[in-house]
Amino acid sequence: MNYRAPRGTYDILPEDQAHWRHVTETTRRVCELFGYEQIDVPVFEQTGLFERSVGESTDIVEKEMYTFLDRNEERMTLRPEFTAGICRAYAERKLHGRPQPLRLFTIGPAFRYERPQAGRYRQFYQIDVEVLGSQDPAIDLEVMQVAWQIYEAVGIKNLSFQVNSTGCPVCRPGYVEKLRAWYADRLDGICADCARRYEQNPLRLLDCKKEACRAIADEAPRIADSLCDECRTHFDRLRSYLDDLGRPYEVNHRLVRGFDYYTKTVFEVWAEGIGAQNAVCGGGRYDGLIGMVGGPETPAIGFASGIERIILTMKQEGIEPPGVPKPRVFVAYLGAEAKSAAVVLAQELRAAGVGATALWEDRSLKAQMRQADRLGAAYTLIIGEEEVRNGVVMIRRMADSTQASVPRSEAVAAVKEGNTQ
RNA sequence: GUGGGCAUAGCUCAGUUGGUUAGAGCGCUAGACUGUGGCUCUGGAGGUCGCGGGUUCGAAUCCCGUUGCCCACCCCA
Repeated sequence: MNYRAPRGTYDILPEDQAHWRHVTETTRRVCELFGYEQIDVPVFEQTGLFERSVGESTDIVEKEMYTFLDRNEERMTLRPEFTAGICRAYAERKLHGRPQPLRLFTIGPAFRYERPQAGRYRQFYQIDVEVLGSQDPAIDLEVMQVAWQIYEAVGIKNLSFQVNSTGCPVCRPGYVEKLRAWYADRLDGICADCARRYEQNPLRLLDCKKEACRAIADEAPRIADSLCDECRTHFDRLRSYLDDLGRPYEVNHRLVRGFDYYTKTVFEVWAEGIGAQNAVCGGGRYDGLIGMVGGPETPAIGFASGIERIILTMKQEGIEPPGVPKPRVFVAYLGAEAKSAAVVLAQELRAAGVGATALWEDRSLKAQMRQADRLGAAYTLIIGEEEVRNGVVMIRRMADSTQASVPRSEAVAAVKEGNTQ
């Protein structure tokens, strides 16, 4: 084999498409049900956009971006996430001039240079939902509802909703200091990774997976107790809306997120049984980001959800997606003259909106029938020398193996309407 | 970047203490009164045993190296 798909990439083969379609079509339907409009932004952007938005010191920017110089020597990066591009579009296309808040969604690939693992790829697909131009906690709730409803409509059951507030520039620095001070006395009890987090990203201390570290993190001061009045009120309102909605969720004091731009609300959705990468969805509020990338100061919130992980969860739960359409008719022929007639017949079927295919390989009728069967065709139309001579076609209904000879001129209508007897 | 596991037909896997033309099931393909699918039967195609060295009369099997895949850490969807 000379070429192989790059590490961390994969092909979505025909037999995988039913799952993909089910997820993407369900997403569109639910988003539109909530009044969200689709937007598509470039797969690559100027590198600086991601450096500024995601955060210079994050792992993504430091070591996971696909960055290259284009032929004009400009630094470009394949998008590692969607929010930055959407905010850039919002500012650049003056979308703040439209009725606010602006509700948007998009679906597509993103890229991160990481070691592949279950549920993690270098090119991966996300559903992304964003609302720009509102700071009301009811919008936070709405965005979470969109996520919830997508999973529900897909058919997934066993998910857990995790919510927290990560504060804002007013209150978070104070909390981080408090956290560091608290950890300062406990540095010998934490793992090497946590020692590094203590220096570089103290909030991450809270979600270490190691038992010993978790025990310490459980006792650590909670951000909820350090929120400023505005953040506290916001979080309280959101929780009360969530309670009113009656959907189960969990306030997770250790929930922090990897991008620098998050403020106030953060949330994740976890699935069980799909491996270590169990976050099916992650998102939160980013009230400072749009201003940061050159737009007017605009509050916003959104989430991204990994399609591969959604599909893993579907399979885990045994959810069968609706099948993809199959050709309704298979045209079988015998002999050169009949082949010419079959070519025309197949085209007439398609022109009438009836899916039609054929082998076109001059194989035995038996081989053609076998193809028809495997392709799942409802009908096989058979044209041989005899049918050509008599101006008829044989219509065979595959399900019950009944067949009848029908005048050529009536064949298309008969198959279309299902009157073949 | 770190750690562990696995590499034999398209797929799932056998392959005995190193021994002759490397097997099975499924799939593909052809045929079984020459124009009929799903079942059955028979035949056929398809493998440099991941790759490169080494040991040996002889290596899929033993040794070394290397690459790839999978899983986990880190981080994240």
